[in-house]
Amino acid sequence: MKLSTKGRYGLRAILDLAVHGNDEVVALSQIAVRQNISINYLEQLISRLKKAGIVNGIRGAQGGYVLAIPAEEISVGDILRALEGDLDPVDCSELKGDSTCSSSDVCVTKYVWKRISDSINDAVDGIMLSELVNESKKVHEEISIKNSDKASSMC
Amino acid sequence: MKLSTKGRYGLRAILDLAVHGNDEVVALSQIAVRQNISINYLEQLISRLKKAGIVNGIRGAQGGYVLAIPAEEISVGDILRALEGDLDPVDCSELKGDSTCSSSDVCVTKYVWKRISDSINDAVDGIMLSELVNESKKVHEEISIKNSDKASSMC
DNA sequence: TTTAAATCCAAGTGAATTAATAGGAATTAA
DNA sequence: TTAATTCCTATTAATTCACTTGGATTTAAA
Repeated sequence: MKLSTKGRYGLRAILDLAVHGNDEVVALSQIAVRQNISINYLEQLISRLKKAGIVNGIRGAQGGYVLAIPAEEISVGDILRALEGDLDPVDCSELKGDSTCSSSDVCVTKYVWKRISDSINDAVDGIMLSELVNESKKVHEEISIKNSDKASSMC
Repeated sequence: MKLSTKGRYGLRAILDLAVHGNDEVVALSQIAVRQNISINYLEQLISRLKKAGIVNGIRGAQGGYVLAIPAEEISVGDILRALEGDLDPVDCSELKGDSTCSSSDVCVTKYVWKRISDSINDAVDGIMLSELVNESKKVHEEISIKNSDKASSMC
């Protein structure tokens, strides 16, 4: 019941992209260095985000990636589902409305899986990328204030 | 982001035990047949539930297992955590209150993991085994009514 | 026009984890 | 004494994960 590195690294990567890309393209190599993730592996992660329409790739020299839509309109749920596939705790066709499961009528545990699935998806859909960007900027401001305090106390 | 067979089979197994054990011990062999799970594998699952104090084992011939506490006092969360380990989406010391993580101050994604973790644990802690037992009995009643209808229409 | 920087893509690989299987020791009711 | 059962540990087959490798393609800039 753990997210893989796809989800963990991928969320860090797109947050990095959103924080550092102010209408400018960001090359994967920069994200790779800042986030300490292999550039080759990052390619695979960003490729999923691209297929999901979350980022756009710009090819060629000086190329890179940009958000395809504003950070206010991208939920963490969109990002994690693009990276990980569905966030359901089990593969159960009932959860997706298929109702082709042969033991559907005697299956009681499906109610449990449904409750877990809904709670996860509601949680991640309620957090927008822009919130994380704001939080991240706040955190970095605090650190630079702390550092300037330290510097001034040294004078 | 999937539960393993430990959680899925294990929940079915203890639900079977709760439904069929009315103050009587239930042998693993019976659960294994009804739930179509290898008895050897079931042993490993039930052993985790035993260590967590959820079931008691009674050794020897005519032995088996019983719930260690009433089904009303056992949450699905207790069961799944006993079987799977913690239900957190990532291994993050902050989530467990350790606060020894070196990148804690610049880590923004931890808020996401915390929200997911809380929502999962709240969901499973809000379902008691007794509810599943009731649901299961209801389902089986409905099936037997359906069958008696069928039988009477054949007369 | 060449070159270097970048995305894009598919296949391969080693390590780790999962899902069992196997075999036997210990216990106990009949 | 026997058969049924829990209890415990080790092994194994299959799968998944987390990358790595090796290119092909595109494009800005020299």
